[in-house]
Amino acid sequence: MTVSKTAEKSSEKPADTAKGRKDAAEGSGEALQLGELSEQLGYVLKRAQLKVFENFLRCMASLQLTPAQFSVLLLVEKNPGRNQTEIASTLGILRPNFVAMLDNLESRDLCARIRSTNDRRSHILVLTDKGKAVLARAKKLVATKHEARLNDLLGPSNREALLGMLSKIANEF
Amino acid sequence: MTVSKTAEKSSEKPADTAKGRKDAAEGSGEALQLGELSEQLGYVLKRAQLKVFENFLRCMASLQLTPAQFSVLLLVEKNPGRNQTEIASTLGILRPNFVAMLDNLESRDLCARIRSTNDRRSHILVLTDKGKAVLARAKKLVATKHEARLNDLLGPSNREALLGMLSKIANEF
DNA sequence: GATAATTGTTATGGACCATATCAAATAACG
DNA sequence: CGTTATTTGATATGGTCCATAACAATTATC
Repeated sequence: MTVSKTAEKSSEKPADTAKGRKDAAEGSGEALQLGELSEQLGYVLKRAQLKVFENFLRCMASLQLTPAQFSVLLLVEKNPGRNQTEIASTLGILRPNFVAMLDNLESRDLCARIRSTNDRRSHILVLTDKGKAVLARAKKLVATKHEARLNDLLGPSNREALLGMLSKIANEF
Repeated sequence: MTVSKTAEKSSEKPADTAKGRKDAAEGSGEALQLGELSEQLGYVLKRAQLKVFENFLRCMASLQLTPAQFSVLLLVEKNPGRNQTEIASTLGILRPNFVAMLDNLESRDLCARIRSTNDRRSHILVLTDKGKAVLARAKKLVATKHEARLNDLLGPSNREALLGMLSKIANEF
């Protein structure tokens, strides 16, 4: 919880004048004690998630894809011919919020809305050729620069275990 | 990525008329294929984090504490006599955004700002008696209703492994 | 003692999330 | 058939969180 993304300047703190120290620390230059915080699931989960997203964005800087946009492209590629409601809801995106997101992807010619002939209310979603190409490049970047980092950090078997536990939490918590 | 928190109605979908099936699926009632998405670290991390926060809020409903507020109280208790900048920055909260947060906690008499005599610019943060009492109750709720759920789900050793890997990601990714 | 840096604060804008509402199209049903 | 209810994409809007600029008061630096 409560973790932002700004880089800290971390200039040298002034030395402690050691005047009226009352209980624990007033103006001590020492680092704060995290205490039980570092054992809180939510806290460490959130910090990890922010770091991972941050890294994802760096890896995708050349393609200008956010995690959310990448997940949409992946899902549309795997499920062509579905409409907005279906794609949005399986990603947990509310239909109203999905509109602007698709406007963006469509304006960049990455995907297209096609009026369905079966049900003229709905828009069928498809990747454009450019969208397929961009997604292919994105996958490579993610695999080599992003997910690979997990292997370097945890090792393959731990990586698998982590993903499994996170999925279990996401589905059964 | 891209996971909201709304409950889905999930009323029965109408049966497939099976008309002009072109490539994969137009209007099929089947569930969508997540595909590579379920192997994406960021995706599963985000989903897990949302579920955990959601559960946290339910457990703390009686105390009306968000994860962020809980983390502030924990940190102030562990580090009494620190000022706003120090508490905020170690939590990754930007100073401007920390003001309203403290206004809230202070208005509920959970913590107090005290003008430092050493440096009359800074506000020393302390928990009030009520703040200490509420935090104690919060800790119990979190331990028995929230963190205990992880043990039930993963087992103690897996829980420890998960926390360790997440911390590693948060610190070294 | 003049200048720079720090602290808490306000104002503000952006990104994301959630709800209500609408028109067009379709489904349900008498 | 025709009336009503439901669904789909869309708009408007508000809330929350995150980030930056700027300011007054205070302190540090030189």
